[in-house]
Amino acid sequence: MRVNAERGGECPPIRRLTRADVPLATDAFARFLIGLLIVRHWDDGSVASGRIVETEAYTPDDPASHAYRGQTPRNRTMFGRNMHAYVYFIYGTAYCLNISSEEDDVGAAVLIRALEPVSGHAIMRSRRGPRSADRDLLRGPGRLCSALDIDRRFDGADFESDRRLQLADDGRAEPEVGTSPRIGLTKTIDVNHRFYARGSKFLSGERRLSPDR
DNA sequence: CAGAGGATCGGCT
DNA sequence: GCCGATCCTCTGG
Repeated sequence: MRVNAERGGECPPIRRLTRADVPLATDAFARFLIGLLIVRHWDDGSVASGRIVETEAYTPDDPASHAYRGQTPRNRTMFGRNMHAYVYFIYGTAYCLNISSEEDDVGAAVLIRALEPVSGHAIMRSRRGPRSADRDLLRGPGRLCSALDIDRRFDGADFESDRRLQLADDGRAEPEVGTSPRIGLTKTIDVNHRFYARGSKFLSGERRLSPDR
């Protein structure tokens, strides 16, 4: 498979991850995801992808989690099996992509906060605006959903088998991972549930949250 | 049924 | 740095 064929450069093979490859536990999964690829396939055959550089864990006991007060129609995929997309709409303007974690019936997920563009730059720029910098294409949970054309249609998608979306490993060395409090919350800001690739130029949030950026 | 608030973004000062 | 946009979801009466 040639994910970045459009750039004409080196094209290392990538491998789609399955449930057997990933940790069930939310914090461990959030850390594990740093350095892996999110790959978006469109029906017309075009592809875009990005390397995960920033995540946040929403654990079962977390008052800031959508799942904290129990299951509702919106958050039901958080309570399903792990490795399913949980996508919600926020502030009337943005979608956010999560990957569910933990066992069936346990409400938890990891928010994908930022990706480093790897392939499909032209597609993403056409969605984000022709003048948008590479650095900003996938920086922030709302922007990455906008660039990758992800909305509520993806809620419940199984990362193991969905044609449109996959989680993959391209064999790249695991980056150094830093931690910090999470972004944009009014509760539970005292726990380091945010994980990021140290030194990455593609992170969201204030600089003080990623001092090694 | 009304009201409040939200895991954000972009524009402006 | 601050603020408004914009709308979905949940809660309470």
